[in-house]
Amino acid sequence: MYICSMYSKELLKGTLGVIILKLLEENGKMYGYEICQKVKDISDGKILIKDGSLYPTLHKLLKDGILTTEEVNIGKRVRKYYTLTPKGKSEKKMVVQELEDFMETLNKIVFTDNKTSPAL
Amino acid sequence: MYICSMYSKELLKGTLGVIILKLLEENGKMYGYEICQKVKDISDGKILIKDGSLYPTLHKLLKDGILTTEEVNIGKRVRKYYTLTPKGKSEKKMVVQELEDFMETLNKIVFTDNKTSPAL
DNA sequence: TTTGATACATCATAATTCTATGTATATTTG
DNA sequence: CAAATATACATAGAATTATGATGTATCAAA
Repeated sequence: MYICSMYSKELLKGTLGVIILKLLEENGKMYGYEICQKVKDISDGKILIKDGSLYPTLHKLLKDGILTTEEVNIGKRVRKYYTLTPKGKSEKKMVVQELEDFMETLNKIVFTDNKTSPAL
Repeated sequence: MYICSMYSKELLKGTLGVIILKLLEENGKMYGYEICQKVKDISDGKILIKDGSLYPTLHKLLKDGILTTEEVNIGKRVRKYYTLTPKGKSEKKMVVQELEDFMETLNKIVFTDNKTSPAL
């Protein structure tokens, strides 16, 4: 897992957690590697979450009571499935709403002509 | 200049530079304080750039040859106007395009139901 | 005259992601 | 069968970037 995201890594900041929560709510339970692949698929390879970013984030969400884990043995390997806790579900709603608001505002600033409008 | 942005500060990461470049291209020249006020106005007070964030960013863009300055005396005060260099203009196009792409992708991931689509 | 707005600056801190590195199993391909 | 690639997790240190705190100074209004 060594390839680089197409986007400046800084743009992803603050959105990684939202992405994880959204996918987990949608799919019920997922394991780390699966999340990376899913994001890669949906984004057509444009967003590539590094494992060095993903696992620390998952551990933090776990510590904060947003997620729970369940270990499943696959052959000799242990696979860790993550699920949203009830707290995680409301947290998901919050951060998705926040992101939506923010993107709307950003749209107004960056993708709109603000020169002509005399404000009000 | 002490109030806090409505949004998690992490969401702003990577976008502050884009915002500055967009506003400067649109308005020709602006000074720091003016940029803060403009962003506040356009965003209805939702994005409040702190001076501790703005000035270091402006200095960095200056150092990188993205901006030039022009000092104007207003009474006894010196006001620093910033303008895009030619390099800055192409940089602006690049980062705005990058942000647009990223937001489109993020939309696909976070605001779309990805459960049903069997992904071709 | 004193409060708040205007206007700039910088340092230390916090937050977050990335790079690099490590371990180990499973599968595919030459 | 051997080697390469994919699967799957983990963590420490580095880099980036916005913020908080602090400082200086002018100007207008109450």
